[in-house]
Amino acid sequence: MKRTSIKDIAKIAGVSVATVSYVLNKKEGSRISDATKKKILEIAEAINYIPNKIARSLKTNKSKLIGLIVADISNDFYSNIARNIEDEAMKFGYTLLIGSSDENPEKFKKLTELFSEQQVDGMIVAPVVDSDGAINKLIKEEYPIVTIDRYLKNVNIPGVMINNSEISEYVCDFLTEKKCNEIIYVGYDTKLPHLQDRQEGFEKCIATKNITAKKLLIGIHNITEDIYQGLDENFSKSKNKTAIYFSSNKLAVAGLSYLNKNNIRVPQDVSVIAFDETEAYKLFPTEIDYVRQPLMEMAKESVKLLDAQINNYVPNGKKVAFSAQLINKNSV
Amino acid sequence: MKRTSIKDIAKIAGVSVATVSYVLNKKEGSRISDATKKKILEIAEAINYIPNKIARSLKTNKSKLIGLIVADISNDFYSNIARNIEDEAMKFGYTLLIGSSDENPEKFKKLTELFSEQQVDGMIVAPVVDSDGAINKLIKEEYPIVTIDRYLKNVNIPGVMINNSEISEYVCDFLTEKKCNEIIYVGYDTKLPHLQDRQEGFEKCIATKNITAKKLLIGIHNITEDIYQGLDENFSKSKNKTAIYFSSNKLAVAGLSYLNKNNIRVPQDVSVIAFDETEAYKLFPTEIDYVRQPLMEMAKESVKLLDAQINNYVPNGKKVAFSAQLINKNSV
DNA sequence: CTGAAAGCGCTTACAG
DNA sequence: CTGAAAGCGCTTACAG
Repeated sequence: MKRTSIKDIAKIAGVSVATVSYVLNKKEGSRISDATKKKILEIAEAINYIPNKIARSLKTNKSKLIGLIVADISNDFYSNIARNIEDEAMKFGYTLLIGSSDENPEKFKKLTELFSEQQVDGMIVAPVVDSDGAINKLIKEEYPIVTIDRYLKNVNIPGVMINNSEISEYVCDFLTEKKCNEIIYVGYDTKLPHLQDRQEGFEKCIATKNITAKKLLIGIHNITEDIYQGLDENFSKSKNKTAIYFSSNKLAVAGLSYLNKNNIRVPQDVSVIAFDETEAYKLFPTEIDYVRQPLMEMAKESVKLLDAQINNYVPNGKKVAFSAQLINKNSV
Repeated sequence: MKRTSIKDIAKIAGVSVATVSYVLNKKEGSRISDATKKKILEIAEAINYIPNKIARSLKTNKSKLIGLIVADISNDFYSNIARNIEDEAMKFGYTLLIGSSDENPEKFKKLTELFSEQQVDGMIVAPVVDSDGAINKLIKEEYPIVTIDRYLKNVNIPGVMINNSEISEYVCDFLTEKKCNEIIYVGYDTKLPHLQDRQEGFEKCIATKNITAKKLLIGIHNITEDIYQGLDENFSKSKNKTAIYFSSNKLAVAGLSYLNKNNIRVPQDVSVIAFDETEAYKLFPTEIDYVRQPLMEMAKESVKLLDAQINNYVPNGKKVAFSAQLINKNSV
């Protein structure tokens, strides 16, 4: 695998590498005669020249690489985000490095270091619990970085997110308006701020209503088992108008499969609202109401914010909050 | 964002950059005194030195980057592959670049060029129809490349795949043994060899049996609409023992949602076997029988093959075919 | 045990 | 209109 270089072209064309570089980069600043221009282009084509971006990066200090760190790229939610970021990044001329943190701060840190060593121009990250250290280190270096989906308390960097608390409150309000007299919030037992916000929105709503509210907070591992057990203990068909609000797609999938297994009908026996859009909902007997995050817009904004930081770093970037939307189907 | 370099360390330590390079790379060949070693390491730590892999790459001609080209990273199947490849690649010290081709040969080619310019050490690709040109170009350059999931006819490069024809034949046999007297094969109208193999296996089985067989071949776009229409035309409840064999996860999801919408019960009204594992199946009222591909093993093997090519390129690599497995649940 | 030096493939002021 | 030269941050024979 020997690659041809600018030097080869220069030699064949009988010009300097500088000249080759200029025409290959289409710099209009320095006028090169059309004749040499044409000759160089032809030779480049003929010998199948492929520019070495790494050499270019070394000189220009721009790799045109950006790193994306998600919790798990195989999670529907993140793979959709990744796809939208990929498309948008391409438009800006960036190529995407992807890594999964598995909610593990050590792994998260490793990934930031790895990407940093690979000289990515910036990173889009979904920070995990206890990743403040890794993030702050990047900030100290003035490394362009934007958060997506999640955010960190006490850390001021640009990011995109949704109105987690508000949409949860809205969902809860909606359910009470539909005369549900018991609502079970299914969430994670976690310190992730955006998830706490979802819970907080729910609690805010509940505080003003006179209905039964339960919270089922489960660990981030063993989701399925925990949900099965939790619903076994907390849900009974006898109750009249119960609703379950699943605060993530993974929770919803696990919970809905529980309902399936136990022949609990939606919405006859229980109402359901889920979070995030996933193909899986299509296979449930009832079309599920869910909270839709505007992933494409979020992805676009995140790349835009990052590109802005790369071109002109400013500390203490602001967050952009998008409005999630409750999509009404037949599960309430 | 000013980064510290080996030169900074050398200056502070009062040694040459060569010495710094040696201790940082832990080369045991050239003995450096423990004293200077210690000093250098401490300084590196103190000034928060981050090695510039791009500079290293330029010199060593190894970027420790590998590119992964899938049809669409937001597709469950590919995001699972990506995740497994990511984990395995990390073990080998590679970082992953990811791109989606959208079944578009132009985009596929663009991606190979982009990755090539970024100096990836090799690529793992799921080739699309008419990507022979792009692939052959890489082969001519002796670029390490391995295919995954899919393969190309008349192109000899290493790759991992499954026994598509055999497993399809097996699925069909299984259905006839279960006394299904009509089988509808739902597949793509495509030239992708691995999908043609699936169809061929089905046909091979059918040829030996005395049952009704239908093929529903749909375009790669508008999957849902095409399947809805196709099943409307080809499936009727009156038939006694009909089975539908969906040859991909996307087809299965679309088809199962059709069954849901039309209150067609599985397995009472129709038997179903799907391809690939996806979370979505969990939400269907009946547990679906599906063909499981050993993704983790395949991902591992693909990285192993690629790494072997990177370290010692050999033309005409061989394919590794894994055995897919029919997972029996309750849908037949 | 350590250093001077060449060079990887580019870009870019500067000079002519 | 074009070229010589420096330099990006490393690695690595080679010499001492």
